[in-house]
Amino acid sequence: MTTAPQRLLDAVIALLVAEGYEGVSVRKVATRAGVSIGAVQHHFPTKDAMLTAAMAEASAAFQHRLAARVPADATAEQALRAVCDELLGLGPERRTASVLWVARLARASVDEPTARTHAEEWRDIEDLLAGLLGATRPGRDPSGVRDQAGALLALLDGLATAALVEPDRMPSERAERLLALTLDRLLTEP
Amino acid sequence: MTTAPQRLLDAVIALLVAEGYEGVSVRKVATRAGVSIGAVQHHFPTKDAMLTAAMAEASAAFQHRLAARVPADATAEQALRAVCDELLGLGPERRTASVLWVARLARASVDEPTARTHAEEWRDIEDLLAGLLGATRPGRDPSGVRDQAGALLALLDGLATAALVEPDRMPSERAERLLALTLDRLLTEP
Amino acid sequence: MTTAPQRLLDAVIALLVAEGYEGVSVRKVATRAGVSIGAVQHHFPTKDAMLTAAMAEASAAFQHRLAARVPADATAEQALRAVCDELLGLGPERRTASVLWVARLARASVDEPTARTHAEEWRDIEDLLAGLLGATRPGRDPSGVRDQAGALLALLDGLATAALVEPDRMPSERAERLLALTLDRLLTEP
Amino acid sequence: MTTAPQRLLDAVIALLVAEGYEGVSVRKVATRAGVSIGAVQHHFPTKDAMLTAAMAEASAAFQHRLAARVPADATAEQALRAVCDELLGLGPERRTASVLWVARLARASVDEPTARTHAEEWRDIEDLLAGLLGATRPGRDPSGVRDQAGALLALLDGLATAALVEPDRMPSERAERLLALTLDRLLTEP
DNA sequence: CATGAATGAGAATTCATTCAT
DNA sequence: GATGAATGAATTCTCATTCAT
Repeated sequence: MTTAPQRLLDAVIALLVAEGYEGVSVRKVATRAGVSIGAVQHHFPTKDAMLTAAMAEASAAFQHRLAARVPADATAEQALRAVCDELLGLGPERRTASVLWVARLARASVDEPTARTHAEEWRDIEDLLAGLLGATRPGRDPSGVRDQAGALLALLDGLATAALVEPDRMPSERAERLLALTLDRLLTEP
Repeated sequence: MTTAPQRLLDAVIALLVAEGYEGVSVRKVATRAGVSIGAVQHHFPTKDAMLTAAMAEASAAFQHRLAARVPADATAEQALRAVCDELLGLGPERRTASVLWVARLARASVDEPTARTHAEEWRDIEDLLAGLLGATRPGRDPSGVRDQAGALLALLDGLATAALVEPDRMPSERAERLLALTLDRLLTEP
Repeated sequence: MTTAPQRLLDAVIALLVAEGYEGVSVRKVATRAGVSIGAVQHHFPTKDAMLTAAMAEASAAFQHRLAARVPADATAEQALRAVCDELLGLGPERRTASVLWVARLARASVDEPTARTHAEEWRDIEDLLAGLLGATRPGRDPSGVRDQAGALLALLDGLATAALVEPDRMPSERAERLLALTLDRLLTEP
Repeated sequence: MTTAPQRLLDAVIALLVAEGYEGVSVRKVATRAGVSIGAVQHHFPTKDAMLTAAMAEASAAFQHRLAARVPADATAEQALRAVCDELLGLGPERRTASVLWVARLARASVDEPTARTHAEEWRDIEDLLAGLLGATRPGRDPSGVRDQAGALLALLDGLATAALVEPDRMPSERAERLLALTLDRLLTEP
């Protein structure tokens, strides 16, 4: 049996993905979750708390999926390619994460607390990429690796947004190919 | 002398940048522009018309700035570097464009018409980049150039968002350096 | 034709007198005045502004009635007796003023701004009483007159509240008699 | 050890004094007392019962303090002066009683049951004052004593409210002096 | 005895829009 | 062209109360 707050968070995320940040209202969440308005606010006293909890939940799920892509028995290259694939956010089941990410981005550009949360997470992700990149070619210049990680993450973010909102210009296959070209270069250059 | 609608559009854009999409209301626009609430709706019968006009305004200004970066007497490389610099959106005066762009991105991910407008613009920009890239090294494989343009635009978008909402991880200097590294490679590779 | 805001203020005061401070809601005011909720808030953007305006209006009316009791051709004693009579607040038509006064008193004990407004008004009233008392017996010790005014106002306040909420213990006639006894003493003592 | 309901009543009274009648809610009481919202309603099934109990508590404490001011071995004058001092409600520890009294007064002016409770108590107090006044000068005209008691109580009420909400116009010392002037007159007049 | 989930009504406020002037 | 009054729906939030555990 799914616990009540979980049902609410699912409803919030579904609304967020369907209608964006401004499409979320306590009323709609209650309706979609099949509970009273009061019930929603019993679990999340303010709308902000509700949104924050939903974002945190989605974020945790994302981190979890990311971690699952770096199994102990994988080579650094395998892990790097898997992580990048996850970050591309392609496919309908990962569309949710992409939409939420873009929504948070927009909010972060206007709301400091959101920006902080977002920044923490992305710093971790750049660290992850840098670690994996360094592991593929041990002994490389650490600052060069850091630069590569920063540029790679920027590329991934750009490809992900393009694939999300411009499927014509950036269909999945193209996004994957452009990513692969970059990864191949990074993994083979002198 | 600014015409009345222009003062209104400025107010809309200022609000959009300061508080995001959901922070814009007819009321606030009227207050900020120093006119009556009825006056706003005289010029823009609906809120949507107002937002659309403001977005179109900002978009036209952006296109204009971009075009100004490709003067007739510039070399392809000069023009390419200038256009990329503009697209990075660094500096306080270009922050407005970046915030608006991210806001439109978020909206585009849940609103088809917005997605179309956005897609059109970005297709043009990729075309512009591809044209400039091709002009720097004539005779190169057109599909390779197209790939380079797609990846370059993705990198620029990723660097721009990072610089906008993560100034700690991605300060202006780092964004510029990562961009320069990529451009140098593109302009010198065999 | 009564102007719209006036009708609203009348409704607020009627509600205040009928149900006390906590009985006033924007909804009830709108219903009683026969307008929409939005109309109320068009004239008074916040509930507080509405209550403040209503109190100010009642207060102005009270001051006006008080001033009318001190005509130019009256002797000091006549004016003093008339003012005291007004302050007693007896009679159904003055009950409104008494109820509002007590309501404001309660609020003043818990809300600083209200306390300030109240204090200003009561200081003026003590000044008025002191002036009239001094005029009845010129040449008296000013500080003695000031004491008499302070005690007289306290007595009036006490008699007014008792007459308002304890009609059995303090019927109008008794309140008037106790006041008269005090006034006679003040006006005849050595 | 304070019993649970006592902790609740203390919380109610504290809230009543801090924010007035409309500032009291079951929620806030529960929070302030550090118990669950259900626990409050376990002891007091309705909000009204809770407020009534709190008022009764405060009233009983007040009566008790008053009684303690009339010890068996005191002269009538000593007792009278002590009772009047208590009724003035000066000092921070008696401020609570004053605020509650004014709050009840306001409610009594629009709520019959409250008015009855209040009237009973004040009748008792006037009786007490009349008894003590009569005892100071035995053989005096009982109706004159009754008038003096009524006027004295009105004066005390007026001074108490003024001292409570107008500390500038009616500082403690002035209230005490005005009271003393009246008592001296009552105790020495022919 | 006590908790906490859930409800439904009501609170103030903001909103976009219509309309008469 | 422009104003401001008015509306009605929607917003978030707080409230007292009921009920199952």
